[in-house]
Amino acid sequence: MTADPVSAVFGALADPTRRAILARLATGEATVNELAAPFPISVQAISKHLGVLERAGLIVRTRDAQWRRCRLDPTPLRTVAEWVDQYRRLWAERYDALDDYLHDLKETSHDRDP
Amino acid sequence: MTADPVSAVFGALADPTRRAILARLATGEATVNELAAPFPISVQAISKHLGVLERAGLIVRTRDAQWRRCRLDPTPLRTVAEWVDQYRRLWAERYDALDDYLHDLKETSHDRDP
DNA sequence: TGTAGATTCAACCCGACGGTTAATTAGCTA
DNA sequence: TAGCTAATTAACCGTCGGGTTGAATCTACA
Repeated sequence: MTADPVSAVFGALADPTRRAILARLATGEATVNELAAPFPISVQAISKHLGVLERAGLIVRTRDAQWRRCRLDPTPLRTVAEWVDQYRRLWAERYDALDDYLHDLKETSHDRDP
Repeated sequence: MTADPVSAVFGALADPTRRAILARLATGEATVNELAAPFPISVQAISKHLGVLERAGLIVRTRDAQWRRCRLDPTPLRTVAEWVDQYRRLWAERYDALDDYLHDLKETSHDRDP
């Protein structure tokens, strides 16, 4: 619960129910009951999931009469994208290595250095 | 344990120690002891973290004499990047809105954009 | 052969997580 | 005011996660 923000976001995304909630909210605001409807679990469980998403900064909840409207805040996802981008070069290299390998198959000479 | 692959990857990334291990492995292969050295926790705990990372597909472990060399496999990070990209439009819109706002503030000024 | 080192396995502790049901708060409306 | 609905809070349960210590396994090497 006292986790750093990055861990909080990754932790919040590590659950299929919460990711489904985010996908739903990507189409627009919704109340708790609306969000809970598609799931076979209680509305209280959904409320807990929303608490996790809110603490991670992924949603904001505003009071509207007796309803709580939930809205997606994609800002932390931008942070996640930036974090993952640190490694983009690596899987790009992996692609390059595959290219090289396929290229080597066609050529005949190659030198290896340690 | 029986979590879907996406949840397994996000869950593996939801820990600062494991992210630090990945950052270290981004610079090249390492043994378990080498990976454990910077951390104030036991090597057994690191071994558990490596198990989580391996189950998530983020690292591969190869046996080399009595050592276990760990190598980063960035493939699942590509999956994460693709997942996050689904939401890129949303924070881009948010950026656009901010841009509009800042633009309105300055109205006329010099622009030096990247 | 025996011993030292690298790593994992096993058992345990404690707190967090995902879920439940029951009770409570908050706000609309008759 | 009472009563209905939306949502959260509280208490509880079983499991998992991160950590520990101690023992087991595997390998190199004197």
